[in-house]
Amino acid sequence: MAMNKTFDAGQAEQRIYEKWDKSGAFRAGANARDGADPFCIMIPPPNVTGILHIGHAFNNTLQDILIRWKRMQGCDVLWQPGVDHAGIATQMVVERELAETGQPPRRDLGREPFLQEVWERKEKYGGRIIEQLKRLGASCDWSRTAFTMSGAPGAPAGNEGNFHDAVIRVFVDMYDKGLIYRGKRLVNWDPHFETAISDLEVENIEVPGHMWHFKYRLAGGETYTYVERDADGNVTLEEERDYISIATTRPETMLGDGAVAVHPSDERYAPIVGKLCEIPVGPKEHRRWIPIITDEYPDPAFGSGAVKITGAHDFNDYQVARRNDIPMYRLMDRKGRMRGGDGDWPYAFWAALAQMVAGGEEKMPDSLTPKDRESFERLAQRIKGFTDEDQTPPEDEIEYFNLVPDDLRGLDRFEARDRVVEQITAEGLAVMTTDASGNPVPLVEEKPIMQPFGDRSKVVIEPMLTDQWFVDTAKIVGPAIKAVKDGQVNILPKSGEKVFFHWMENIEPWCISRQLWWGHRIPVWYGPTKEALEEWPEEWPEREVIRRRHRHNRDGKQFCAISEEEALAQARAYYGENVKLNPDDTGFPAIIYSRKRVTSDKPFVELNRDPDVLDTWFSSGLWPVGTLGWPEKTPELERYFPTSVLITGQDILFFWVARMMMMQLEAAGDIPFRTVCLHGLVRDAQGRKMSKSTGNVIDPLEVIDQYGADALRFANASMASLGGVLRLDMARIAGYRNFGTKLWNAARFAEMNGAYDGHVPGSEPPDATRTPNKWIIGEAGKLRQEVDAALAAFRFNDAAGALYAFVWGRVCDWYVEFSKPLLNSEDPAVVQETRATMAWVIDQCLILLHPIMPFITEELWGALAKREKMLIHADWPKYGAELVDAEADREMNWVISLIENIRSARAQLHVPAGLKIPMICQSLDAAGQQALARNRALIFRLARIDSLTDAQTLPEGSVTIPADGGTFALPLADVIDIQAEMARLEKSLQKLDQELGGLRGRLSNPKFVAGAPAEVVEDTRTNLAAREEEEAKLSAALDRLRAIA
RNA sequence: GGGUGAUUAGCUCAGUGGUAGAGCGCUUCGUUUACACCGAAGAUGCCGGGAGUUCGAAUCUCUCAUCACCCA
Repeated sequence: MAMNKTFDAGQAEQRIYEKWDKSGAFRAGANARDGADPFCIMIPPPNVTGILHIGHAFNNTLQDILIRWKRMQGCDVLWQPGVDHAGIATQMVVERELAETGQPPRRDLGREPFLQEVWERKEKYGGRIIEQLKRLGASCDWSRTAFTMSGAPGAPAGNEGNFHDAVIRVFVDMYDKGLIYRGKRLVNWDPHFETAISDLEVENIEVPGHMWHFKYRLAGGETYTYVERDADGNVTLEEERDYISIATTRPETMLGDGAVAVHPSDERYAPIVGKLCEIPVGPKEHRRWIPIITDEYPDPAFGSGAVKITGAHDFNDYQVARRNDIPMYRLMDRKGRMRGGDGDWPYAFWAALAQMVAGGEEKMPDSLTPKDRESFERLAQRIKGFTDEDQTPPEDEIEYFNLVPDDLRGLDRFEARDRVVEQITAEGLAVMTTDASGNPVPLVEEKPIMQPFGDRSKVVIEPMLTDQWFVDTAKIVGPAIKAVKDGQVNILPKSGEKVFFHWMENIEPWCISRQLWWGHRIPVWYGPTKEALEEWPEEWPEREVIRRRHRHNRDGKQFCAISEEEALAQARAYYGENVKLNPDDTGFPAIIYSRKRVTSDKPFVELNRDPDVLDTWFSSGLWPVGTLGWPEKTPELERYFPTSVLITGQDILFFWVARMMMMQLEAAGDIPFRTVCLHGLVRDAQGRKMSKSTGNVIDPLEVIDQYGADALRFANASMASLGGVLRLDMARIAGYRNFGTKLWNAARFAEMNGAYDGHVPGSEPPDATRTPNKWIIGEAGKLRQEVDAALAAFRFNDAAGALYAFVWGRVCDWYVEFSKPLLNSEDPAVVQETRATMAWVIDQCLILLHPIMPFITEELWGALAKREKMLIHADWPKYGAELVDAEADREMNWVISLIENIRSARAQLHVPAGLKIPMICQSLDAAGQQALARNRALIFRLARIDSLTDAQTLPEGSVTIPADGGTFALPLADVIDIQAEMARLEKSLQKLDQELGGLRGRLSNPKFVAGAPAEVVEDTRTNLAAREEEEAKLSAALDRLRAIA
């Protein structure tokens, strides 16, 4: 058989992959030995709408390496593939497609039909990323491909799995245990998609911004002496002020300020702490006053040192507001516009009530209509109920305060910002400075600010106080922390544990609701409480309905159940028989309030299901257990859970890994996996994040087209040292493609030399008598140990490194060369032995390399010999150091070093590379004699020597070649420049001198001899002796040359 | 502001206390019956700065600097 000079990856990969797949090689348990241990990896599910990017390629390469390795070892292997439903991303894609194809938008289409569209798209394109993983060579059990939305209502045929059951069941279970609740907290709000999103979906980007400085005047025209001092306490500024200066990057949020905070140690403001100041925006007659408080949060050195506190629109302020019981006023609507005026009371109405909350007197605005005055009285009574007790009214009470001035209502938040700045400046309440020509201008600093952007929507994320569902994570972190502390779950690299603990111990409630349609709909139905039902009149003014809507959390009754029937049953138990589901339950608008309806016969209560869906991460949190069929007790669950290893990016340690641990321990009562292997983000060669806008995205499929999947995989393995940033360089990938070719050609050489004629594949190495054969067999023994040790420790780079060094550095560079004279031997036994060894060694290369480079190795495996099994199921060897023949090892190293010394001398002295030269042996010990005799042919060949004679005295101008146990010389006086040889020797001696200095220095230090381990001292002595011997030889040689020069 | 990590050859990175390595790149030479996606030889390092522990530090400790990421 004639082999090509290179492996044609493009031609072979698909063919080989199909052969594996069709033969069932990837199936769970394929190639498992009797009584084998299970080994299971759950794929970190990629986004169903996604395409393969370089990070997936990296992550899945590592998984596939482990899986193939374990499968060859005969373990009962399951690599469970699947995708997640990616709520926001998928919904976005489908909405965009609706728009592009001229169909009605989502809300016009309606929930059910829209979801049908999503499912259709999933059926059409959802398999794309799976197909791409196949190009990489991923050996998942595709027959088990899972989906986080399988089994959901409306799922088409082929999506019957029960993942949906698992998700809903866990929700209900956790709800019943009080671990899930509905509440009002600050969340990341995406005004484009009109939903809460997770921190992971927020990108903080530094953008040019402005810092405005405004004057908040003290109430009642009070003044104080403002004093600034330098570091030594000298007064640098002293003036009488009637205001406190506040810096802000978001002036539009001033309308929702609840307080001004200063640091308790800040003496500048000490005189005014506890006093009230005025928010400098809004109609003059209805300006609000807010208190000046102290808190640790403000940084006295930053800006003016005073911070406005807008609890409903800033995460820091939220914490301050909660600590200090400061009211939080939401200013915006779902679209990020200033709250509108649709039927709402005017600003004056709310401002007066807010003033009461802040501790002011009740003061009804004159402008109110008689009907509004009535409402005002009623609300004022409620507020007074709290303020009389010195309390801030609860969030539910003030949620509906609309503190947006009438002229700003409905404006986009950025437009509102401009107007607010204009209005304040016009009123002279901006802090002023002077421009270049000395004219007074408002102080506006231009500075970069970190701004949160939605990673999909690209709009500025608004922190917003909204009603959402939360997991009370603090209550379920315990077992997860314990599992890691006890070593039940091992996180690699170790530094990941620190991060894990830090996060788990400071965990915040997890917002799990999303205002989307695509996802697991929250299994909660609402009705009014019985008390609210009694209060609920048949006719309410629309404004009151709006207001009551916001009291939903207090006045609503929740029925959480795994099905509608269950929910109805619960509701009937609560209300009596007259309960129905609302037939027009479209889930829009988001907050619903169930109403008692009066019909001609009898009244009944209608239940509305919560329109929101669960965060995709909530379902992903159940991935390992859910994909194995839980909550049913399936055989797979029995066999493979807890799973063995999770390989994933360190960036989702919190979002996914920690949550899987919490949720699985909570729901299934066990850890989801035993080892977590975290890796860094893949960057480009310069270390930049890959992004479309930078244009530095490396498409793994293009890489595969260009260099083959094996090269990409080997590059991935080589980069995979634990921790750190991963920079992917195309030059490196090309290098590993070359490595594959190198292997290919070594195999080709073996084949051409008949190594595989009549080859009987087997794991036992042939009985070898020739030193090079013995030596390479021993080297293979060491390699197998190194590779196994590296993979067992998840040190993929070490495994790749060891394989590279062996295949290229040992087999190709030396063994193939050593074998040439043996293969040409006149002794048929030598030829036979060498062929067998060669075939065995190449086979070992293929086997040990297969997990990293599956395609080229499988191709060679099949091409070289007839085998019982494909390489993917070949037996992983168990041999090790027992294959090493110490004598052969020593001898070959002597030979290699002699050849290298001769080559080096030749090259430095510019002896023509093709010229064959004679060599003289001046002295040589017995071991050397033996080594020389046995390897004479290959030394001659590789060092280009044509004769060897013994001689005590050397011809003038000979080149000295020191060797262990002897000295050789090359009589090259005619060929070389004596001066050049002297220079070479001097250089070598200089290097030696440095080494000798170090060695002697250490040995002459009595503390070293006394303190260092005996072994180290002994090694140092041996080394010194060898170096000294070499030095003597070189010096003698140099002396001889000096004599004739 | 808090946390974590990094800083080693021109580049990308290994290196868990014994005197520093790989790949790529670079220079010179070379078609010797596997391979030019090759071979041979070679150059290149105060292991970020400073201090300490130790017989001995790239490695452990402290400190400073710079960078990156996460959290706020």
